[in-house]
Amino acid sequence: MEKVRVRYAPSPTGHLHIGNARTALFNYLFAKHYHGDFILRIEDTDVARNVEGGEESQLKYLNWLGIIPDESPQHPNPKYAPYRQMERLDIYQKYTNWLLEKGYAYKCFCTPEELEVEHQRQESEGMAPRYNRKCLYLTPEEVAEKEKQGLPYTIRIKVPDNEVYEFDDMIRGHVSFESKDIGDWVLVKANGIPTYNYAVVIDDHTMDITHVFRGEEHLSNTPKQIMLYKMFGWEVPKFGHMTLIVNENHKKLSKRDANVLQFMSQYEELGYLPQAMFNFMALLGWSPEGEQEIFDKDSLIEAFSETRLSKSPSMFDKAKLAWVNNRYIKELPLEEFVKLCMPHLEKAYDLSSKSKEWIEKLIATYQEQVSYGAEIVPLVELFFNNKFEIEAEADEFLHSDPNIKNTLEVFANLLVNLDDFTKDNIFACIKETQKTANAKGKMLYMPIRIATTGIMHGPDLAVSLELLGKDVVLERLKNTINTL
RNA sequence: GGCCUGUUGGAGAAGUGGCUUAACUCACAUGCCUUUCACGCAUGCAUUUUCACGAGUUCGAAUCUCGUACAGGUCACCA
Repeated sequence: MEKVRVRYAPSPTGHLHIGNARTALFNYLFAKHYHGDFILRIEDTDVARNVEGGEESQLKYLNWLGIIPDESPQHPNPKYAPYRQMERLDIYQKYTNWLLEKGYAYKCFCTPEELEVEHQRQESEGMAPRYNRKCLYLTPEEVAEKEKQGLPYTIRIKVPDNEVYEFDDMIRGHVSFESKDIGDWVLVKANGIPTYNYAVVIDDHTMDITHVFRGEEHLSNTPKQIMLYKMFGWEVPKFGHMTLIVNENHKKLSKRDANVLQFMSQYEELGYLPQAMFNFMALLGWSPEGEQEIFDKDSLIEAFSETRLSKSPSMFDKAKLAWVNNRYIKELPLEEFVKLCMPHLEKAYDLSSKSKEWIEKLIATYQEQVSYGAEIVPLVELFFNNKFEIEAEADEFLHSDPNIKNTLEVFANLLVNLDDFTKDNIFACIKETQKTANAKGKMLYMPIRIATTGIMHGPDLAVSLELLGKDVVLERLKNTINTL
């Protein structure tokens, strides 16, 4: 097999979107599985929608995910450069001239307004909206005259009659379209810039792209592209159209959908791990052969097979993502986990009086249960909340047994004399209280927890008290005892 | 409306004619563990052969064929 070359070709219109990221991911996995190259090309032909920094952002988050292009605008292979379509305009021009000369394409002087009227008319008559070929029948003299007047024009392809475009999709199998269902579409816009469907063919061919994995929404673009390959006499790459990612309502994930976070940047900000995102996205529309679901990048590359790509849409399941991310978080060295959480804690609380050790102990307490970095913030609230309040149900519990007051007094007295306020020593005091006050189990732990934290459930008691600190613990104990 | 595609549980899915009594995972429920919470572990989870529905092919179908329904995609001087 010739060397596999695939590409991910985003338009620099914003941050890396989850759908695009997944497209990039599968192209990457495919390339690496077959020891091929993964190319990043920038499709910036929609000048109006390009945003400043869009390309950098795409690159940044691709990099974050660990999807590193072998070739890109930043790392060009001279044989194929440049990698931005707006820098390839002269290349397209050459082919456009050829198409025009051969009569495969023609100039169209219809204005957008005229087109719109025609479109409406066809639609109201129940016809498929399609260019009416008005300008195809212009005489060379008429064309020359209009050009002399400086009228703007687009260049349209003359779609062949009675052709059938068929291909074997790597995912969907045999697919075919008839040329009669396709209108003469625009190759070059009035501003002289090629359309996506045109530029992509020239680029994929001149860059020796062998395989194209893209979203299902491109399925109906494929015959348009194939007709161009045929006109030029070029070999058609292999196509694979992947399922859409849909939301809970089974609708294509739209960038405006507020229910699902759409961009890699948002996941990074919330403290999701790139390895987990990589793993999770690989499971969206693809399934491994065995029963394993947690894969690092290398084993995913190893396990990947395009034959196991699914045909039916996959739903973006936030709960599963959370689970996958939690799996990775648990494996993290504490140091890394601290790094993940710190920005969120710093933003939410005043950490200036806390030592590094204290913060690390605090964070370590929650590593098992947190599913993404920012989630730690509400969990640790009780260690930052200076207002101490006992919730109603807890207060009720405190008054449920006369021995509770005694238990708390015993415990408080033991703590007063405790110099080294660490969890082990605190635990020893709890044990001592158990004997002295004759309280055990729930009747021992629960009163202490409530009296010191105000709540009935929380992490390990000794650890909680250590984190709270001796002064706070004693003060709260005293105050609570006084209410009993 | 035309064209294209899909349809296995709440979700992702495995399964492509008999070894599947429809794997596995998430979610959910219950139990165990734990002072509690969380973690972990265990069990249950497509109720009337069941794989959208109907018909057909076959000794035999979730798996093949046709039709119906539903869902989605696409028909731009966006990509």
